[in-house]
Amino acid sequence: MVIVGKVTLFRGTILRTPTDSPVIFVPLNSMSRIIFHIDVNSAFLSWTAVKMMREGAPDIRLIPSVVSGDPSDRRSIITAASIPAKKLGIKTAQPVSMALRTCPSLTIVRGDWEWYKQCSRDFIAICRSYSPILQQFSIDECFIDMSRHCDGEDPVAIATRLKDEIRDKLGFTVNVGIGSNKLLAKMASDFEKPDKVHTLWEQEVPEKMWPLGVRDLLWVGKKTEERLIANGILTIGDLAKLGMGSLTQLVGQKFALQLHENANGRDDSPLETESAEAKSYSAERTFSKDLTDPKDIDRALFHVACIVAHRIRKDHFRASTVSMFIKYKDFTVAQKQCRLPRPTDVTALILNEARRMLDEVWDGITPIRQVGLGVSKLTHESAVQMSLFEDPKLDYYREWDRQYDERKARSKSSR
DNA sequence: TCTGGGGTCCTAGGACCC
DNA sequence: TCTGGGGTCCTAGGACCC
Repeated sequence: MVIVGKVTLFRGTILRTPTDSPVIFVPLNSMSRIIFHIDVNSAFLSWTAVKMMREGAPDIRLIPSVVSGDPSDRRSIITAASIPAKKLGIKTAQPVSMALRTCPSLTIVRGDWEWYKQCSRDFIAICRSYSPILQQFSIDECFIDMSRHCDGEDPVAIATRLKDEIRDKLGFTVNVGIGSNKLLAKMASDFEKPDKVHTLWEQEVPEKMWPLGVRDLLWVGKKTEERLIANGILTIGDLAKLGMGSLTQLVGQKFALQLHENANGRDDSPLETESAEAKSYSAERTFSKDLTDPKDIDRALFHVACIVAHRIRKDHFRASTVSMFIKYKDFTVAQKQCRLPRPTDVTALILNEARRMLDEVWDGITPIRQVGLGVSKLTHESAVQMSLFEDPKLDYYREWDRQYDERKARSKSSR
């Protein structure tokens, strides 16, 4: 992965993440690296299909189908779409209601997070058996460094064996992209799908990557694409040949350097084999219709505060910063954050700050579409600092949290 | 047609200290 | 009396990823 702001042009340096967890620096000679990027095809849809077929259902991958949140909620969006659905123009992140207009007979299935995590573990385990130098990039993607694991064999043959093994043992398909760095491997896995192996070596960049539109380059999103196109930069090749001066004017120095390197197929970032600790936690809720009643908003804020606080307690964190936001029906966001005098994991203390900030940020009239709450500046400090100004109800709050966590644990184990 | 949920990182401006 | 520059912390807002 190429992390903006961590462009690693210092070969041979051991990098440390801001949390100071070690990052393994892999290549001895980065020119000879062989990196695979393995990407599950329509992951949530494929995984759901595998589960349904075990229960005797037909294969939903072969028909127009999608995975979404609650399908009865008109605000649900599509999390994953089958290839036949994509051919009809249905896209990930599209509202379900919109997809249904395109295809009234669309099959909609509900996601199952626990099952997805199981599928992910199984898929990662097979990848790891090909190389222990593995970076999990998301629930359905990983990189492996095959530089020392090819033994003179053609990487394409090995990648083909890997993808076939996953398909035959687990029942779902993957794409494998092969390149001399993570960027190229990731770009390659995005070529024709499903169940394919592609290479993108540095010497293939002009032929295979430069003709693609700028948006196909990793880290070029909608806004950057608009800006580039407005300046006549249409393809990755255009971007590669653009001088740093002009590019800096368009996107700023740091990002310009990143884009320039990447468009030329260069990326020295190492595989990060240890998963970094979380830096923030958040939860948000979108209402099925926009709300104006303060009681409803407060109930939602309470709900997300419980979720976030529970999760940091589970991971033994305390947070020093609380943030909250509200989103209006035109999608504009008002947000507020504040620093706590001491790090905490107590739901009530987090909620109280959020409530105070809600009062500052919301006029009490404008309808609200969504509320969210987050915490950051996390520590594992467990020493409780006593303060003269400690909330006298703290013991009560902690007991409330303890019971909440216990209920959560019980409901999880009984599932 | 009407847009979820959960993350990461960057930038810019203001406050404050030395 | 009037002025500097660097460093750090904080907040708000924006862009990107899956």
